[in-house]
Amino acid sequence: MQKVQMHTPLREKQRQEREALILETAERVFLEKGYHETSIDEIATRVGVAKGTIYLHFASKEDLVKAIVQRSMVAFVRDVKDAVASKLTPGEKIETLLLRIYTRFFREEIRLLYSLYSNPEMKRLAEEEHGHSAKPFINELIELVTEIIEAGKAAKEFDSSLPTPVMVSIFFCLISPRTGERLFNEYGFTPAELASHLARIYFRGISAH
Amino acid sequence: MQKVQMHTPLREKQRQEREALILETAERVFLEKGYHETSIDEIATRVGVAKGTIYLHFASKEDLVKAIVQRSMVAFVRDVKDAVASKLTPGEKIETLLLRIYTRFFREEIRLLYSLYSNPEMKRLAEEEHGHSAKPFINELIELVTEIIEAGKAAKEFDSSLPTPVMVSIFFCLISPRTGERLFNEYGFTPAELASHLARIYFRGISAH
Amino acid sequence: MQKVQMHTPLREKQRQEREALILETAERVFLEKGYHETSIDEIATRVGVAKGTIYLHFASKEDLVKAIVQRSMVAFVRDVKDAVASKLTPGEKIETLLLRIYTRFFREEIRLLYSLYSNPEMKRLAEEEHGHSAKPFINELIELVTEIIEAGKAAKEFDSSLPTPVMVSIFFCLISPRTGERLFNEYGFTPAELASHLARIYFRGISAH
Amino acid sequence: MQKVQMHTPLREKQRQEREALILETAERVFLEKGYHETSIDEIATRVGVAKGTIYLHFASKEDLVKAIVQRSMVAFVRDVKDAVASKLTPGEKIETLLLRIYTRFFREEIRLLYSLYSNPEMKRLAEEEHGHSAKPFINELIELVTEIIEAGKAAKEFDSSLPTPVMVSIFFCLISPRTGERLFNEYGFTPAELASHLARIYFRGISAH
DNA sequence: GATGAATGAGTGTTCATTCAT
DNA sequence: GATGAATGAACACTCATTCAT
Repeated sequence: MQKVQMHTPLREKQRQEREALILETAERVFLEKGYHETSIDEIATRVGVAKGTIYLHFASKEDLVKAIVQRSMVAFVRDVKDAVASKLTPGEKIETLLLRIYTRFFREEIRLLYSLYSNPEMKRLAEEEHGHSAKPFINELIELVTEIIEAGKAAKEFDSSLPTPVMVSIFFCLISPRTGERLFNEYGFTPAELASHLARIYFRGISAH
Repeated sequence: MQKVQMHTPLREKQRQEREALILETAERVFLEKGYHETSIDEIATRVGVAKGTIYLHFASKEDLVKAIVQRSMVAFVRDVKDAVASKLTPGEKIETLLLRIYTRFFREEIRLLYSLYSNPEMKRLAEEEHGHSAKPFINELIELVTEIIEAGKAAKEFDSSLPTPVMVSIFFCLISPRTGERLFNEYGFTPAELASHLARIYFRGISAH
Repeated sequence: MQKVQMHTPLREKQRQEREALILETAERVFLEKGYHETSIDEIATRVGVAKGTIYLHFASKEDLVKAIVQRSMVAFVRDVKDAVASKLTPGEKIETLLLRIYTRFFREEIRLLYSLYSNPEMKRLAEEEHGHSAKPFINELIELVTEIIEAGKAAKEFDSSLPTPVMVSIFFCLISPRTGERLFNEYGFTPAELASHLARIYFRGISAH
Repeated sequence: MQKVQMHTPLREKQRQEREALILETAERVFLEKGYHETSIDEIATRVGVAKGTIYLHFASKEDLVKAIVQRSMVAFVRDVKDAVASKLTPGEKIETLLLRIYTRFFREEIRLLYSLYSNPEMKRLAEEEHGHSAKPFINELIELVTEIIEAGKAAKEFDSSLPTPVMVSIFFCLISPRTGERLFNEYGFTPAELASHLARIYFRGISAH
């Protein structure tokens, strides 16, 4: 009994470590080369396992990319939900979110999300229900940010004459990896600096005064 | 011989018309399905020619997509150059550009540009020299917008305390198709309305007072 | 116009010849090695074309085997229908059928039919509708032979005390390739001799007196 | 050491029971799905052991199927030998055999034998030496039945003008599972009824009367 | 002995590209 | 020039077999 109990968790731990390694590696390769240019063989080689091993963890190439994307989506939505649930003012919520996203950005999760979203084939992943939520990821995200904006308008913090959807869209464009990438790599901005500049430009534009 | 000489300009005209038709069709299909999901066969069928005919005009599938992208890039850069060369104030230049881009947006050129730009394989197309210009498309674009921003700062129209690269980046994020698409399709904004809202938010944020 | 009209039928003829060659070759290889042991590559190599060419004619490996089987089934049913429609006595119909089948047997069509029928996966092919007929092949065949047997019973030619299904089943077992193969190869019987012996044994058993 | 000696016979018994269970299960699965459609994994799961355990008993998938087939072949040959050795008349021997086979038929052993025999790859199993016998299974079987037929001819019970090989072949076709399956399943014949009908048709045809 | 995770050869299928007609 | 049949490299996926635990 002891042996069994000692063995199984060990195996299970190894299994999870390997799965995490596959996810990480695959995420990196997908990001470098794109979905179609990446072969299962390459992922396997980089992980240091045989092709078949990948299929012990994920039923198909699409399933693998789905798992990666879902993981990012869940983390993303969680961050936004946390911000919404916090006791900050709407403006502070936006700023906090920008900071958190620009920090997370370095973990490359959002980059893949955006990268794949541009691929029409992958786009529907974001438009299907995800995880435990019944709503498509993208809708859930929009609703959460809309909530913040509306609260800001109600609190006279944001300009009520501006259409909420436009304000929401601009928020999403601010966090697009494309926006940040150049600024990080070429100009050496830190996430904090960047989040601060973006928030400032965003707010001055939407503030009521 | 005479016949040949008479035919040649006609033939040449037909050739160019066909090439234009291929470019248009391919652009549409690439946009609908993405680069990899699009087969040469489908483009040929939609154009109404045989697969081989495509190869009489473009050496490879990649060459075809390059030609499309270059065409869009040249048109894009031309628009921006026109704006820069105009006698408008920096703020008016930005607003004019936004309007022109959001109008053009319906012609879907920019969408493909962005869509492909997300594909790592395609990204380098935007980072290579393009057309007759020695500069990579993306750099040329950035320089032009930078020029407008700097002029605006010099004219005390824009806030000099904000870093120019950040301001430039936000301008590019404003014209991302992702920003506009939802607003057009779901909320029915017109290009003019949208350009106006975006410009307003952008300016109030970056204006000096 | 002339050129087009001359070309197309030529192409079409070549296409059909090649398709026939693929069918023939595939039939032979499937028969030699069985369905699973046969790779598309081997068929292509034996035909002398590239693997892709096979797929210009048949959408999948299963489609290829279906086409072969259907061809045989249609020919088989036709033979039986011809016999049923003829003006012979029921006994003569059975004998004619045996002869025709044992002649055709050398063309190996029936062998593949039986060989695949033993494969549970393939069996359902024989139990689905085939060609233009709404009935599964196997049912159609059984009905036709049942018709002959019943007619023979009605004409007092066959023993009415024997159950028709048993009589039908034995007819089918008489034409199983397994029955004939050894007799041909090892004992050198001709199809005519064999058909005659089988008919004789079959009749003396089922005749009324 | 003692413990080992006490355990060994027990272990050995368990080993044999498990092996028998694997054989039975594998036989059933092979029959349901065919050789190639059956994976070692499925057999292991159905037996309730791990995949590796199968390989402790059989060196390969082919070895496993060989063992099954050999077991059936040995049992089959034994039945026929018993009949030959009995004191019955040749006619009674045939009838007894038919009955015994049609009873055994329900145990599905023969069905697999026939099913696999249609697979060219498996066919050679029946044509190699089997078990302790130096003769290929199929030859041994043919010789035994030939012996009965010849004895029947010598005893003036069977028609000497018919070629013995043809008579033997028809006997084998009578016991083909294909013959019986439909009659069992769709018409509800019992093994005894069926054996009786078949024997009657067979005899009236070959008897000298 | 028993396990089942890991392996990697093998195969069906697709599709950009070529070239004979 | 235009065609579209032919090609074959490339790749996702399976599964019999092995072996560390």
